[in-house]
Amino acid sequence: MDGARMQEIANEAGINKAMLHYYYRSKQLLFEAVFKNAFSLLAPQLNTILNDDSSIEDKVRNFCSNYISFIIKHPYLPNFIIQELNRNPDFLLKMKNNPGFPTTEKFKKQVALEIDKGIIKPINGEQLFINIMALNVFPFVAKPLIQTLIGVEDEEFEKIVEERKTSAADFIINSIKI
Amino acid sequence: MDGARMQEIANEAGINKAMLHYYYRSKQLLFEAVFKNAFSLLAPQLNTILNDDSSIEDKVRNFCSNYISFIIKHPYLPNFIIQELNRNPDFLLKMKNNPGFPTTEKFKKQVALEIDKGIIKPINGEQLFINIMALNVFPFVAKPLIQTLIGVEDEEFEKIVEERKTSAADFIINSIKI
DNA sequence: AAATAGTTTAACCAAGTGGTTAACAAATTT
DNA sequence: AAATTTGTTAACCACTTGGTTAAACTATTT
Repeated sequence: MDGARMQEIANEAGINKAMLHYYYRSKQLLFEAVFKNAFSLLAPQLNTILNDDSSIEDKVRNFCSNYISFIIKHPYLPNFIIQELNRNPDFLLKMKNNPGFPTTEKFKKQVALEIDKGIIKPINGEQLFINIMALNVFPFVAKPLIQTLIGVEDEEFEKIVEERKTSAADFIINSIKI
Repeated sequence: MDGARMQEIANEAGINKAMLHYYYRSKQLLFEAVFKNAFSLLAPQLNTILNDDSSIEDKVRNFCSNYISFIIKHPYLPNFIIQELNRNPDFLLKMKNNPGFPTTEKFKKQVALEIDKGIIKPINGEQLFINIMALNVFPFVAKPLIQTLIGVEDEEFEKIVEERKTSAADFIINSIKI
């Protein structure tokens, strides 16, 4: 939002700047349309780990693989959402009531149940969810930092990220599986 | 950089806007001073996990505890660095030659050594480093997203983050300890 | 085909933007 | 104490910003 210029957006879209205002009225409304669109792509991904019916282990393995594939296709997405939410933390509240908005209730119950059954080790469901998100999202959000610290160019970084489809899943399962 | 206004910065600092330019010449140079200052706070933290002499397990436990304390004291820091590095990924390259700039060489060797000795399970050192960073940094970077998804206000979120000083460490150690 | 509604554009505008200047005030050096 | 450097400010400037307007053009309805 802050760095974007209406003129640049119009140029990129191959239209006149006035057209942007004709269809979206203001930069704020255009931004909200873009944000909602971006989040509507992300939400189903989160729901696969939160509201799917398979076991925690299966969900973790699936999510790590699918989510990383998903972000490779939309590399701008996590940064955009995280950056704009930090600029305006209340923005998501408006969307919280929409159907399909991800919640952690079911996931937390499932974690408690699998702990009870002795399938996984005791762990707080919220903490586990944060861990899963962190391990999958962070590499993309912090790409420039990580690349500089471990000293790899784009090609090598892509290999590392690709490897995480299984390595991040293994890391999580290793930690919680009995 | 994009959202900041020289006038606002001057107001916040209680000085005239012209003073900012007198001391820093341009917004770009002011920004670079701020960024370097921010990174100079972060670098020593990273070096505790990368270049300390204790065992991996001790380093992980120490880092999770210390780093989270550190970020609680500087909550703006991870977002600022990550956001600005995404805006200009090459910015860190200028600082890479500075003494004390964190590198992963020693850490990777240590991981290989402890695997050899049978202290920890086989894992790629780079992946482990990314995991450690992710589990510690991500909750702060994605705070508004996480808070909305798990539905907690600031106070409860602080508790969860505080709990991560040990829970994130346990999660990592559980995964790699033999 | 006339009228109406929707689309597209160049030109324009007021409000900010980073940055400069010239004058003045306070330290510091000589 | 005179001179010089350093610190400080209000006023100013060129340029960019999001946004508007009025006119032209195109498609649809009547």
